[in-house]
Amino acid sequence: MLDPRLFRNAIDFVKTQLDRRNFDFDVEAYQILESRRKQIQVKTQQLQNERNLISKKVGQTKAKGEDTKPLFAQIGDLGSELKTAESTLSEIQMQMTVIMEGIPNLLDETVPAGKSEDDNIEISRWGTLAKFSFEPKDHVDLGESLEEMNFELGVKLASARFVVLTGRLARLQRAIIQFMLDTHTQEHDYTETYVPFLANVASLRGTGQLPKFEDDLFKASEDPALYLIPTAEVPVTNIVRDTIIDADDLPLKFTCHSPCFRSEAGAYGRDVRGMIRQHQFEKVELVQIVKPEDSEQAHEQLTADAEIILQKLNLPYRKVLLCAGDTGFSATKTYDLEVWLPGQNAYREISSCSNFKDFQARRLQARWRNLEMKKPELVHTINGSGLAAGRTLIAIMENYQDEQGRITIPEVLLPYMGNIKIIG
RNA sequence: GGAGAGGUGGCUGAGUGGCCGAAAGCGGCGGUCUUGAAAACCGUUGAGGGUUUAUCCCCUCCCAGGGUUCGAAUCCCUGCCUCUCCGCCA
Repeated sequence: MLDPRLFRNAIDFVKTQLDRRNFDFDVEAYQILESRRKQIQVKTQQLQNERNLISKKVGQTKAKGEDTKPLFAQIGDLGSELKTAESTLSEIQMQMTVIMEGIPNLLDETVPAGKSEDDNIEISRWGTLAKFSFEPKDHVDLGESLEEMNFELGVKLASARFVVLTGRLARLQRAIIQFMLDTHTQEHDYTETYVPFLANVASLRGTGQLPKFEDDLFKASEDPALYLIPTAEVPVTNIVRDTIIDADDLPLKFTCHSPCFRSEAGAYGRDVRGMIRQHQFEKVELVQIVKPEDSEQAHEQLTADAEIILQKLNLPYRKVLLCAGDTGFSATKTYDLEVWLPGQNAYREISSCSNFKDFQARRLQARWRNLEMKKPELVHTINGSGLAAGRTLIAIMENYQDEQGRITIPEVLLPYMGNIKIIG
């Protein structure tokens, strides 16, 4: 959610900024509603004040044993007048909340213009693309000939966009997760967390998935409403919802492995082959809660923390800065890390690292005590994948394959793979 | 699942219709004392919002949502959660 004061003091600025996202914001409708809000709120509070004063007087008069009749005459239909004013006000406030919750975050100045991923800007490349003396296979062919990756079974057990891994590939995915968690906790100073994989409405509202993106979620229960988490970002970031954090405790750095569940509504026909786009996938997430002044630096650092994983695995990748049209609803700025997939002859997203500034924090009421200020201030939140484990598995399979369809295990994963050096 | 108890500020905990945004203690912050620290003592210390250049002033909040009342932390209803005991169970 954006700062309502920005709408009152700098509406033109907000409008231009939202235009960059192609978000059609109706300034006039907003201002009409806002002026009604102001009028009704002032009136309501006046009436409340009046009631409070009279009630107080009643108490005092009674205590003295004097006659309260004249006071009751004064009250008249204050009660019913107040009741209508209060309900009108809360209705307007609800309308405003609906509008405010539907407005995306403002973009950072450095975010380039553009409509789609074609307009994203490549920042850097790392690694050298492997040269194959044969036609490299994609992970589906590799996995099926190893008989350890089975999409038909996924359909049998659940539906399309699910997979069953067995044996060494299942272990490899687990090794990847362990390796990532160990690296982030031991070398990057993140705290490992284990969280619920179902989230309630308040949590999903806090990080911005609700109310606008309910279609992307799997609903697991109706009463109480619970959803399968689309990313560990939701439970982990909500740890600080409705809290005031001491300055000394910042930054908070969490890492968390979880399965992620996405309905992929609106992605029909996209990436239908293989493990690229599944309803369920494993991910190791990085989340930082920081002081506002530190968030840009922390965003760069968090992205670098994710890059280290790719570098240690010796997987070629590039870092891109998402353009205006491709940047997510809650983010001010996002870097994607895209890993090279020889089987697809393309770079594909394996991590997405975003700075949300105070957008999530305002929804979450996540604040910190700035001793120089009278009031608690909103924190900034940053998160990113470090990395998507399923896609890392794919990348290793495709980059480390040989002509016989065998897969060499990357050096850093050997401690997690027992004696297995090669799968074939 | 059955029986009982309870949800009050950062924490412990008092408050059963008006003098309560809330006692007291702890903690935090500032000060006195001290070479410094501790102790002791004094002061201070919840959050959100409206109006305003700002101060002032005003409104809301004692788990949540309804209700009774001129007036609710306090009374009534519903829900959620926590604790204790019994049962069941990975």
